[in-house]
Amino acid sequence: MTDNNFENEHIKSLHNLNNEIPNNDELEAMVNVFKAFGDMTRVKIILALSQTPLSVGEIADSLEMSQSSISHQLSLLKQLNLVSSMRKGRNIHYRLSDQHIITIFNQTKEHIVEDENDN
Amino acid sequence: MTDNNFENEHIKSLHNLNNEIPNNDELEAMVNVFKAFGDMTRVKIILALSQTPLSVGEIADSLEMSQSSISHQLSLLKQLNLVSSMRKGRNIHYRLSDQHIITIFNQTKEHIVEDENDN
DNA sequence: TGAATATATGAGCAATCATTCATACATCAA
DNA sequence: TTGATGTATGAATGATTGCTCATATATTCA
Repeated sequence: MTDNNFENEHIKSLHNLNNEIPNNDELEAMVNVFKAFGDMTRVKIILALSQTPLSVGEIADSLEMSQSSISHQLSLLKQLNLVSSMRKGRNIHYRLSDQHIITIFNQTKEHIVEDENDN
Repeated sequence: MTDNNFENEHIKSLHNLNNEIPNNDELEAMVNVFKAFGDMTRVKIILALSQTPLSVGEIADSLEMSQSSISHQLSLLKQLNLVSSMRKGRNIHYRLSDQHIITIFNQTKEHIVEDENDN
C-alpha cells in the first residue's frame, strides 16, 4: 500500500462524510439528550433517581434546591422521555425511564477516569 | 439505640443519596463532556472525526461552516481531551482521542430509537 | 525575505438557558 | 367547603454560549 493509496482512501472518506452522519432528526434528538445531561442539576436529579424513585420535594430537599427549579428540570427531562412520573396521593413520583441512561453515564465516567491516568 | 433511631428503607435511601453521587470534580468533568456533546456543530465534528482524521479546513468545508467557528469548537474539544491534534505541514490534523466517545454516541442513539418505538 | 495559506484567538453580540418569583392547579384532611 | 400541602407553570433576569469579525501566529514556497 503506497502513500497514494492511503491518500485516496482519505479523499474517499471525505466525500462520504455527509452520508455516514445519521439523519438530522436522530442527530437533533441525540444533541437534546446530551444537552439534558450537560447540566449539573439535571445530572444530580438523574443520579438520585438511579437509586430510587423520588418525589419532587424529596429531590429538592436532597439537592437543597427550590421546588420550582427541580420541577422545571423534571419537566424538561420528562419531555425527553428520560424520566416518567406517577402521582401517589399528593406527591408525584419520578423514576428513570430507561436504564441506558446509567450505562451512558458510566461510559462517560470511564472516559474521564482513563483520561486522568494518561497525563 | 432507641426505637426513634429506626427508619424505613426509603428514608435510608434518601439519606444515602448524596453519598452515592460521584465526587464533585468527577461530576463536573462529566457534565462538561456532556455539554460538549450537547451542540450540533461539535457532534458533527466528532462524527466526522470518527471516520478519519481531518484538518480544520476539511471539517469547515464538510460542515459548511467558518474556519473560525470550527477552530473555536476544536479548541474546546481538545481542552476536554476529546480530540487531539498533530501538525502536518501547514495543516493541523485532528483525531478522536478516545473510542469511548463513539460508544457513548451509539448508546444514546439506542435510547432514542427505543424511545420512538414505544409511543 | 515576503507573499500565500492554514489555523488560533480575543472581543462583541445575539440567542439560549437556569433560576427565581408569583401564582395556578391538584389532592387530602377536617 | 376550607385550609394545608405538593406540584406545575409563565414571566423576568442574569449568566452562559456559539458565532462572526478582525487580527495574530505559524508554516511553506518562491
